[in-house]
Amino acid sequence: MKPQVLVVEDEDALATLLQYNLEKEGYTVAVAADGEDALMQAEETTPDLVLVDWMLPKVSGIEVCRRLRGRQETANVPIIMLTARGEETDRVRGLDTGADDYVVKPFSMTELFARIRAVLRRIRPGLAEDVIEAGDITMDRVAHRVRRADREIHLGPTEFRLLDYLMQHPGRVFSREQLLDAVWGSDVYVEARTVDVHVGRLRKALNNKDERDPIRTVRSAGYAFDVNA
Amino acid sequence: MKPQVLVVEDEDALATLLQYNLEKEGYTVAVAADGEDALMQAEETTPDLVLVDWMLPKVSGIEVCRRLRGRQETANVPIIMLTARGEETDRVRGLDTGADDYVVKPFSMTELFARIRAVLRRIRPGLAEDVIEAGDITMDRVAHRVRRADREIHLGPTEFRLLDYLMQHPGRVFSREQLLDAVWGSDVYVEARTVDVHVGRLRKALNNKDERDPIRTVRSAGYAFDVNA
DNA sequence: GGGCGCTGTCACAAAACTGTAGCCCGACTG
DNA sequence: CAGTCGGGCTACAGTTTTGTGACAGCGCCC
Repeated sequence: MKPQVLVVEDEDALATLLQYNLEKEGYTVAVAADGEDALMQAEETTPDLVLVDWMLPKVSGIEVCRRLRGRQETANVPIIMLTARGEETDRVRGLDTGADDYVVKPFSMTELFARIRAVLRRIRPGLAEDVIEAGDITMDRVAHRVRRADREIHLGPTEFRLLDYLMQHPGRVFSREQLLDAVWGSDVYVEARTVDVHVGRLRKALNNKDERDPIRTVRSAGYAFDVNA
Repeated sequence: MKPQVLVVEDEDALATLLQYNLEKEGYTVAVAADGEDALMQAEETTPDLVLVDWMLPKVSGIEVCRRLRGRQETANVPIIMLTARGEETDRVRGLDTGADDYVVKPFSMTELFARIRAVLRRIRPGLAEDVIEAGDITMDRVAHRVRRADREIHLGPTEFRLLDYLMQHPGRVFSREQLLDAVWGSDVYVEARTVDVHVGRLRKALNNKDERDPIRTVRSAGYAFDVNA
């Protein structure tokens, strides 16, 4: 699945620009205008990466960092700081607080993208990794192929992304809404039950008879991908 | 060992693009933003090949050439010039000064790679790969021939480069845009669907009936060349 | 000038995929 | 145990994406 990026930026123009470019680059993007908002959204969506502006109204970027680190679910999410020139001296403090990298404004998109890729690769090999394996299921995102026990599994685009996302966070339960946001995109309106249908299709494609179903239904909560047998 | 390439280019976007593609192609890449930098790096690493932009701030590409030639360690390193259209008249001057070849912008990546291989082959035989094989398909880039199962396959220039690029990265899926960038050139404007047409033509030329189609369509993603049977 | 090979676009047909509704059934509630 | 609720499944009509034949333009060689 596309990595999910949370952009925390109060300046509207920059936020829009970032969102636009990140999405073009293939990331799923959520934007928060201030620290409060950021923490809320981070808790909901558990992004794969957070971009935080150093200067924010109310809660500062550093503080956002610290708090993200303090929470169970977001403790390991990589963070990249956006700092203006002249704030460089604070760099150490920023990295100390838990940012994984920082970019000095003004920066080019390609530069930013390079940092992002580098950080993702470093912190979450799974995201920059081309191949994810779980049990007898292998998913190759570069080749765009899925196989189970040496047989090729054909999936439609949506099923592919769905499986990708689930495998990316094994064991974790996602509500239908969360899956819609992550897999379909945060701004499309689709019926929640549609997720069921796709999960069904995914299951049918994935499971030969007498094979264990790796997708677990959690009643009145959602679905999860379970690794083990 | 991977050949080491030194890219001397002040324009950030192009430098990044070159680095990215060269590395993907299997070269080790160093980038220098200006002539001074280039000379320093060249001395340190003694690259196998240098790509120099004609237009550079401070020290011009030609000057870099001359100086590289003037030094003991780098006197025999092959050099390829990147020139913009209109600077062609300077060609002779460029070659005189010691460049081994030149490429006119805009160029496609496959074109550039072909030049690089040609120069490396000439100057340092053994560093360039000339023939790619995959299953019963053989592509000879020097002779510019493709054969499948002992029969000669005739391809137009574009189909040839397309197949070349795909075979170069077997299994990997490329979007139509990526293919346009790599095969057509990074700044030509061509309809994305044109790729489909050429893939179609390539398929028709490549596949006798009852032969497996090595080109896989990945719906809503692009195309890939699959090695295996 | 007239073929000829190659290209890029279009338009249309075919194929693949999608979202929704509806029905059924087992699980849970009281 | 009857009544709900949530989820699995199927059918289907609507969309999106891809395959392809036709065509006009271009550069080249004879």
